[in-house]
Amino acid sequence: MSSNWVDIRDEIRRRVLERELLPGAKLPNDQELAEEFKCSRTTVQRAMLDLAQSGTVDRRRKGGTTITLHPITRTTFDIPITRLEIEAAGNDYSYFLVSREILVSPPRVASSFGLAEPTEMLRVTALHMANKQPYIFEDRWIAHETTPEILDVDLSRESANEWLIRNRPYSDCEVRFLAKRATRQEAELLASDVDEALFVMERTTWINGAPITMVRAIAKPGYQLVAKAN
Amino acid sequence: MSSNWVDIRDEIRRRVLERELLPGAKLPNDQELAEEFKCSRTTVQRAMLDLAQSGTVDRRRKGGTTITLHPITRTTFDIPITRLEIEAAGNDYSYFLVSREILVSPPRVASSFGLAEPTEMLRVTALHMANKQPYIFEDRWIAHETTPEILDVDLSRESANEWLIRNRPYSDCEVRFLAKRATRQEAELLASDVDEALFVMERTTWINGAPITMVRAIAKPGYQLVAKAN
DNA sequence: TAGTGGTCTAGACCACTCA
DNA sequence: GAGTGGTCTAGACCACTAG
Repeated sequence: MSSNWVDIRDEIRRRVLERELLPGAKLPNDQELAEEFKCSRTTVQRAMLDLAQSGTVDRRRKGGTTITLHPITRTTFDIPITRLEIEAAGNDYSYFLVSREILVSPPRVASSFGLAEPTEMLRVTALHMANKQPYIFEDRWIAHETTPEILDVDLSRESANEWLIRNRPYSDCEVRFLAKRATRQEAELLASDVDEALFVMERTTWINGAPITMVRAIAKPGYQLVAKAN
Repeated sequence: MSSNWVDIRDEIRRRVLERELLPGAKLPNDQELAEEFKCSRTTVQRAMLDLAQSGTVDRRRKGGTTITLHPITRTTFDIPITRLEIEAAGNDYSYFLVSREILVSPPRVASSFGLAEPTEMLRVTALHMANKQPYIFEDRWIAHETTPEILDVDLSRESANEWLIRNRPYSDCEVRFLAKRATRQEAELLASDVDEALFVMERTTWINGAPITMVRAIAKPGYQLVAKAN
């Protein structure tokens, strides 16, 4: 007779779907819902936490709980380590280093870190392959002032990404998705036409405000990132 | 002296960051953590729920709680209604319908819905503009068998997206991000070069298994989707 | 089958914010 | 100032699963 929190969540979702609750509609308060569903307020709270996290309802102290006025599509993507993504698909992973040099970072890199001045950084480019076919081209800038040990790592054997994950945790991360035209180098490495449209995942990470790395993962033509939403 | 759940979460995060806890490390069980943090097990549970949802730890009954073995970047994107996105940036929104016709859906559309057979659908294309500049070109297929009322809507006045959101809730949604080269039509409408790389957000929605709509939101050149992760 | 996390209860106090 | 959601407690039982 009494409900668990999943039942309550699903019932509220059903009411939204059946248009018994329209965007902006106010729900009864937690105490009243607890009586309706014959459960404790804690259980209602648990259901509402889930609905709020998925963007279905807005909750405000004193203001109460309302159905989200402007529905959005909330999507969660897990961006895995490239090697694991390839291996999870049952393919053979290989990797090779394309270049490694110390350069002054161009403005787009410095500004992505929030740095006013261009800084010397370690720039590494590498190719990740699935079954010997190009999969992702990685264009990475590493703030070796923050992580000097990276200068001693043999990046032809291990990808900078995996070394950093094991040795240099981050506190903040920003992700950007975008499209870019293949340069001649990218086209050659990814076996695509010049001017092909390529999907790019860009990540910048910091540790307590200090820049760690900024990486562009440039995917082979046709790559898609897929997720279920809501 | 006793901790709240945010303190506990942050302390576990700190231990991961400081490498006191390495990937794969096993945490004490909830009861022991409750004693360590001088709080009830419920409070530990709340902290662990958050850490598990963010992908920091894995929790399994009997298996206990471990630091995630292979760190991933988990990112949440909110895809808003285009009009609201433009208005939120302080820009003037305008919209116009480019085409509206009933067509048999091509295979890529039918298969995106999981339909074996190509089906007649309403196909609508439209342009969303910010300050009179092209912003997003929308290429949409609507299963009018599921939502026949859409045939009577004046789509030159209101975008199909906003009408659908108000009148046709969905139960399932799949999102795909990809890059594509601009066709001549897209280049003209978005004021870009032919062959420019464009960022595409594709969404397919269903209501209890029945297809509703599949939309490609093709963004103007230079568009980026940005999010904070973890 | 025993250990661990997941959930529920009933009650309390707190923190925010709307009117 | 008062109403509402957020959190905490102490204890109980349940559900899953590793060994």
